[in-house]
Amino acid sequence: MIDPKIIRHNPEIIKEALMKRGADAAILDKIITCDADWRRKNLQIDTLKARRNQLSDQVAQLKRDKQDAGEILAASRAVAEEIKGLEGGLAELESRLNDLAMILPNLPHQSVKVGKTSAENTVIRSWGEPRHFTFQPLPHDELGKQLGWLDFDRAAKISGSRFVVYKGAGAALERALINFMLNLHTRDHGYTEVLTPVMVKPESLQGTGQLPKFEEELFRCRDDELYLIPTAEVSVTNLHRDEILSREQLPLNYVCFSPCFRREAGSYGKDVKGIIRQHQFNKVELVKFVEPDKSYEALEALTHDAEAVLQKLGLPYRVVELCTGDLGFAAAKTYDIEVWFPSQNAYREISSCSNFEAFQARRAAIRYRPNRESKPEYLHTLNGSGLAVGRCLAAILENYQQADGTISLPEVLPL
RNA sequence: GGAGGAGUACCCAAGUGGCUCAAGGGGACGGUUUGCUAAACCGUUAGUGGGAGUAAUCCCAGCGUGGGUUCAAAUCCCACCUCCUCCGCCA
Repeated sequence: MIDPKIIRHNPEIIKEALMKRGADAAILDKIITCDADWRRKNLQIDTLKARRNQLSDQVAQLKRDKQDAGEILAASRAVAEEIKGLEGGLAELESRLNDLAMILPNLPHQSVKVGKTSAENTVIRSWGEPRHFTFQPLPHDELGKQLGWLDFDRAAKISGSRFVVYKGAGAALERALINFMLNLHTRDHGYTEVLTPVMVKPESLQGTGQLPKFEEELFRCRDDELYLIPTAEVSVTNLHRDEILSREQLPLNYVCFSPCFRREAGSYGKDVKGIIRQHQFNKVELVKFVEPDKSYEALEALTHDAEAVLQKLGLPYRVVELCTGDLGFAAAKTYDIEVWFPSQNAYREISSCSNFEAFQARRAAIRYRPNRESKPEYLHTLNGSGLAVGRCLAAILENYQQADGTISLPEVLPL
């Protein structure tokens, strides 16, 4: 959510920022008039309530003195009636205001390059040299099938398309990767490991920004008000929903392994082969809660922590800074990490590291107290994959394949 | 799933319709005393959200959450949530 005070007092700043990311700025005008209406009505009601409270006190005083309160009682009753008549309208304005505010995307950070699509993203740096093959490298799904590590047919029988069964060394490799990433981030990078629920309440999804706008991307339980998480970002960020943290507690750095569930609505025909785009996949997620003036520093650190996984695994990658048009709904700035896929002769996303500034913190009411005496303020949240495990396994298969179809695994991975 | 019980501030807790715009403790913080610590004593400690105002300040909301009754609700009514105890079921 965007700071309502800025919307109220400096709407032109927001309008300009929203235009940059190609968002619908017309909502802003609606919000501004709605907010003005709300304030007018709220003041009116508050004044009446103050009057009613006064009259009630007088009634109490008279009754204590055993005097007749009939006249004041009647006046008070009239005021109460009036309040009741106005309150419905106020509630309606309030919910309309909230609905509008919740679908406004975050504002891009000033440093983010203005652009329309991913074509205008900027490559920040590259690491590693794509290997030169003396044979035609196979795609990971071919390799996986040949090795008996990945079984797409049986997964389809059990669950349908976009699911996979890992088997034998394939399953062990997935497990080893999860373990490797968790160990790296906890031992070398100082993150605290958490293991959170994968089913969450709608409030949690609203806190991180998936709801109300992206419901069609989520799997929902039929009989309960619960959703499967599309990323551990949801459960981990919501760890501190409705909390006021002390400054000494910050920064908080969490690493969380979880399966992730995405309906992939609207992505028909994209990445239909292999394990690049699944309805269920494993991910190790990094989440940071930091003081506002340290969040951009933290974004760099977070990105480097994610990159370290690929470096240790010896997988070539590049870091891309997203332009305004390619930014996610909640993000102020994002770096994508893209790993090399020889069979596609292309870099593909394996991590997305974002600073949400106070956008999620405001929606989820996550605050901290800068000093003992000071009022609570919204902190900044960040997260990034560290990394998507399935895509990482796929990259390993492709980059480490041998001419005979076997894989020579990087030595950091004990199976 | 069934039967009971509970939810008040950092913690414990009083409070069954109006001098409660929530007692009293503990803790924490500040002070007095002190060579230092402790003790004792004095003081502060309802946070938070919202609104009006240049401001001092004032007003509204708030006792698990949401509704309702009433001139007036922590207190009465309804629904829900969470936790605890017991029973059943279960990895």
